[in-house]
Amino acid sequence: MPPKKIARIPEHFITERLACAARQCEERGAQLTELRREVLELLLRHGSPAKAYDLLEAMRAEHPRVAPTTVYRTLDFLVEAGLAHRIDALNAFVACNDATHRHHTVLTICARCHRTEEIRDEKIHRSLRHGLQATGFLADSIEIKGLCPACTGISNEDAQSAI
Amino acid sequence: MPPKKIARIPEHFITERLACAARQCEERGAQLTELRREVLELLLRHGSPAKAYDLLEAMRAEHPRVAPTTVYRTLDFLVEAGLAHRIDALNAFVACNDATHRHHTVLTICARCHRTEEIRDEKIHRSLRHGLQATGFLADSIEIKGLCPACTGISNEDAQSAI
DNA sequence: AACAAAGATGAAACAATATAACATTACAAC
DNA sequence: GTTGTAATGTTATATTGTTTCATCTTTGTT
Repeated sequence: MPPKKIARIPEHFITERLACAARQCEERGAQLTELRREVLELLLRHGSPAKAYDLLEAMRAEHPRVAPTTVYRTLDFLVEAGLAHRIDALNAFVACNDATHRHHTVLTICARCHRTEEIRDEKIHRSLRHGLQATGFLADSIEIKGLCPACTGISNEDAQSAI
Repeated sequence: MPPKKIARIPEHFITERLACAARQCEERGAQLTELRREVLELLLRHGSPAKAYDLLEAMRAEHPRVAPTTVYRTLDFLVEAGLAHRIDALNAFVACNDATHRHHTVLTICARCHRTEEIRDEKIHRSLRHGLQATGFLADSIEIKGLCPACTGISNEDAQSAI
């Protein structure tokens, strides 16, 4: 089993990200409604990739009658607005914590512990862009599956929890 | 709608890939059973990413009582054996047509037409490896979503068919 | 203010994708 | 020929995601 990571998320970080999201939406003429703000907050507090149906459950604490559609619609909005990412490798979603707007998103996803990181190193982005240039392919988002640094050593003992 | 691509797949290519797959399995002590060979053949003939349930239907032409489990298990085997790739972005599978064994797989997936290509250019692989080195992340497979060369021009007219 | 249009949400049904659990068969090793 | 292992069969069920249509809200316009 992946080690349970209880990464304590500081409150000020949440409020700051929410405020930033509000600004971003305003600028783009998008409506960060109460519903959308709540889902984004859940994602931020979750801190790691969250499943749509887990979010649904969480939503129901406040809004007992929420349906899957609502959650998926809201997540679509957040992804569209650049406030969250969908992770195909996990069928899950994470809040985006990169306020700057980049060309494309690059995520690393650990097959063992599911830890997911957004790569922001400009050098890596450049080398990706550069490498792809010859192919004529216009990249939008990139998912890199493998083993995170913490899991590289221990992956053989129990390989059963791979993606 | 994505343009219907009727890429004619030469027969000799299929048989050659199947023979090669048999060799690869033998070398690795894996059993390319009749069932597995058939699924691989379906994948090869399909030529583009195939859904598990489409393969299931196709299987049923010959074996009317095949269940989803069977197909998924067989696909797992093929992926494990390096004979096929799972494409998370599409929930689909493609036959691998790269006999050489690489460190990792790099796929580009067009969000509009779903055309999927395996990048084999060693320069790109190197630059990916190199870029990631600093992060300590050990990459296994990479999915790059975006627009293929053929779709870059026309993506705005009908953006509805994006992934 | 009255209205229309667009955007957002509610609600129910359902479709698509994937796995669990357990039984059975095939085949090699002893 | 018994035993062990890998492969397959079978049924049921879990998970993930979409369609469709109704209703409500906001915004801009006359």
